[in-house]
Formats: sequence, structure tokens, C-alpha cells
Amino acid sequence: MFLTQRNQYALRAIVELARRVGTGPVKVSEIAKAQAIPLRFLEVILGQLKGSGLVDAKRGYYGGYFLLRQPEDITVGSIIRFLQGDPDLTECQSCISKMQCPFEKDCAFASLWTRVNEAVFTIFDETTIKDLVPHEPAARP
Amino acid sequence: MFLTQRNQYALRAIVELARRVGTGPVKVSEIAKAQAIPLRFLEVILGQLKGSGLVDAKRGYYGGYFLLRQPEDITVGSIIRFLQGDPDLTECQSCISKMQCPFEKDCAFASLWTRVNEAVFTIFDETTIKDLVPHEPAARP
DNA sequence: CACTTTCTCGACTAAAAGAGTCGAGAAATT
DNA sequence: AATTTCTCGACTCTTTTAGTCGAGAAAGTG
Repeated sequence: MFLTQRNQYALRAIVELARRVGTGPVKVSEIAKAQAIPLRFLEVILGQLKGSGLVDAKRGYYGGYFLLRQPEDITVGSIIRFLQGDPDLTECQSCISKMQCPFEKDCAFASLWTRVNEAVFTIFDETTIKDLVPHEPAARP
Repeated sequence: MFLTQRNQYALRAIVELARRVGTGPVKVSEIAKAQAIPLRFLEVILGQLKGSGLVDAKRGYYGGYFLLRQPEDITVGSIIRFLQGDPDLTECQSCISKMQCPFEKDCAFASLWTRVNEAVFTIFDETTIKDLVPHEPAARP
């Protein structure tokens, strides 16, 4: 509905890293398995995510990916904003329309799209990765 | 960001019809011109919209499209819901993921997507077509 | 009636976005 | 030296979206 499959994978990968904070670098293959993401595709996605400054990686035998911040300090909003890249300023931001909007300032929809966008990002910005990490049911004794 | 070009065209077409309520059927070509929408594409879109029960058309010399309800009785939400069609129940509704979600009930994202969706449709359902019709600046005497 | 206008219907093409794959190379570790 | 695992760019396949087109059917005109 709102995010591409790819961006959902990115989010899930970060959640998986959050689940394993404290256990050292996590291999791409482990994340892929845990989150049911195609391995080679996930490599690409994690490579991109390094550019966000939220995660980093180490190579070699004990290599893998890890978070650079605490899960509670990473908001969903910041991730999505990074993944979506800078908005292209040559196109109308309130419409989705590429090309110059034929209505400029008088576009009746501008306020609507703006409000929707704000509503969505309010939620995204309030939600941290920690909120998305499943609470393990404490193992029975 | 949220709607395809096509669905924005649909919305704009309906707004255009609302602007002209009371002046009889409006030709596709007029709508296309007023809203800068490719004519043949708009024909397709309006044809689809007839299925919603919100608009109808009449052929021939004085033909054209017209609204079946008052602009204030048509919400943006109802239009978008119609345009998006019935959700495919074979795929996970809270994720966007096609195919069955590998996490079923325990999907940490379900609540997030649901809340975002509700936030968006709350706005869409509160907004009527009347709200989107530009207020003409009263012509100077 | 013939003629014009305008919607109607389905098929069709083209372009863009999205999803996913692959091979070869470079750092860590043993 | 051998193995492991990330890294990088290019590449393919599929799906979605955008937009076009021709022929036909209803409605009005004269």
C-alpha cells in the first residue's frame, strides 16, 4: 500500500539487526533467512542502507552487519526518508505529477496531499525500530 | 506519493464536474482541456468511473458526463476505494507483500501499516469533492 | 432520413518502475 | 594460502502504469 517490497525488506532487515544487538555482526545470510528475503537482493539493499549511517558492515569470517545506533534511537521515518531519497524538485510535490503542475499555486489538492503526508510521517516518526522488535515470549523453564 | 497519475486524473475529473454542476452534461473534451488530461486516456478513466455510481454520461450532441450526487456528498475516500478495487484477500493486507506473509499474526509491522492506513483514510473520508472545488474569486463589477 | 456529435468498448503499445540475479573483486580471519 | 563474507556494478525479467486507437452505438439536428 505505501512501501515497496524492497523498502519493507530494508525495514525488516534493520529490525532483525535490532533483535540481535549485542551479539556482534550479523551475516547477510542470517538476516535473509530469518526474514525470508532473497539473499542477493538483500545484499543490494543492505549496501544501500550503509549510506544512511544507520548501519555498517565488517567483512571476513566474523563479518556481518550491525547497527550504529540504539534501536530506540532509529525512527521508521528517518529510514523511509533515506530510502526514498531527496524529492525531485522539478516536479510538483503536492501532486504526484511529474512535470510542472498545470495548476501551480491554485491546486486544490495541494493541501490534501500535504495533510496526508504529514499524517503518515507523524506516525512513522513516532515509531522506532525498538517498537517493531517482537517481544520474545519468555522461554518456559 | 500516494496515488497514481491515473487516479489523480480521476479525482480531478470529478472536481471539474463539480465545478460545473447545474450547467448540464460536460463533454470529455472540455474536462480534458480544463484539467490538462490526455483526452483518450480520460475517456478510459471516466468509463471506469461510471461503474462507481458517482457519475453517469449521456451521448450525442448535448451529451457529456455529470455527477449523480452533490459534491458535498462525495468523499475522496469513497472514490479512492472504488478506484483501488477490492483488496485481494490472498495477500497480506497489513504488509504490502504479495504472497502469504511469512510472519502471519506475529508480523510486527501489521499494527503500523494499519494505523497509517487509517490515518490516511480518515483524511480522505473527511474530505469531500466540494472541499476541492476552487472558490472562484468573485468577478469584479 | 442522412449527418454530426459524443460517449463506449476492447484491444493494443510503449515506457517506467520494481524485483531479483550474477560474477568478480576486496577485506578479515584462520 | 585458503576461506569467509561483504562490495560493486551491471544486467535481466516481470509487472504496473500511461497512453493510444479504431470502430461502433446512442442522441440530437435539420
